[in-house]
Amino acid sequence: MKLLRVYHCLCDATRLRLIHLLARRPLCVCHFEAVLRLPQARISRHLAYLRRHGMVTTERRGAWRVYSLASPPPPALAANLACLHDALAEEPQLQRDRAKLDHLDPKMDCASAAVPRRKLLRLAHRGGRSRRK
Amino acid sequence: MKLLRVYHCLCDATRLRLIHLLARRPLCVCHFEAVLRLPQARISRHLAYLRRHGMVTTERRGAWRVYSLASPPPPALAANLACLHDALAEEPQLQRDRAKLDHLDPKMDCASAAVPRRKLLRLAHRGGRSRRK
DNA sequence: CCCTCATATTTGCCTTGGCGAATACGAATA
DNA sequence: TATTCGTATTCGCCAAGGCAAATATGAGGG
Repeated sequence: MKLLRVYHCLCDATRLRLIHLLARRPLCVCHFEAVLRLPQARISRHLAYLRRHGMVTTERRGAWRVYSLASPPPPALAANLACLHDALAEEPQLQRDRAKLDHLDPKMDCASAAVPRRKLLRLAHRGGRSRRK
Repeated sequence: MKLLRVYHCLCDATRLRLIHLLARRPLCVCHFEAVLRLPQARISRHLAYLRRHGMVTTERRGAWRVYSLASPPPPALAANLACLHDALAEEPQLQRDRAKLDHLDPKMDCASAAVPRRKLLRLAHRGGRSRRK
């Protein structure tokens, strides 16, 4: 049952947050790091999981790797995302993620033609508040 | 995140089938056995899991134990069931389960006031075809 | 070429949860 | 009360998958 794959992908907090963000626009790992404030290895691992299970695709853009929801998205995933719009919208954690994403420095748009330079990327990390103790 | 619990409950084939059937009406273990043709221990174990996670409730009725979707159902579950109606309807496995449930001997309705007797219950097992090799 | 940056993967460890087989238990019957 | 039926739980085993820490890789800049 393909549904099961989708549920497996959705049933981890990190992956749910990743997918939720990807539903807005394609992103690269540094975006996720900036928004989720999680260790890079963890983000990569879960993105790999999602890729293995056909939920997302990836594309090189210079040194960066841009992730997008698979197209066409697995129907079961599309259904979930569309239908769960309300439920997702209500999760405080996801709300915060969304807000943070929207306030990322606009220069830091690795989906655009202009591949950002290292120094621009730093903006993202200075943009948030300093590391939590 | 409460969503995660729901996804954990949905991401196993047996549990998905159980929930899918419960969405139609309350049922007891012997119903599930008749419809799903799975070992009783497995069914009980997964129902216990669903109970632990607040998706279903149970009530004694004589020797039987009738399971229902929790009321009120966890909002995230309700949203999933409502929204996934189409996706669920398309799963062949679930379609078959549904058909089988609808063709169970009507005397075998342990949600009704008349608690069925053992001999009536046997009907259910004769109703299906014989065990697969 | 060497270095650095962004990202991926490997390693070792631990928890969750899947399974069947066997067993326990409570209610109803005999 | 002894048995049977419906159901629940326990046991031992095993695979998936979570994590952090360390390391590998591949692209660009100097």
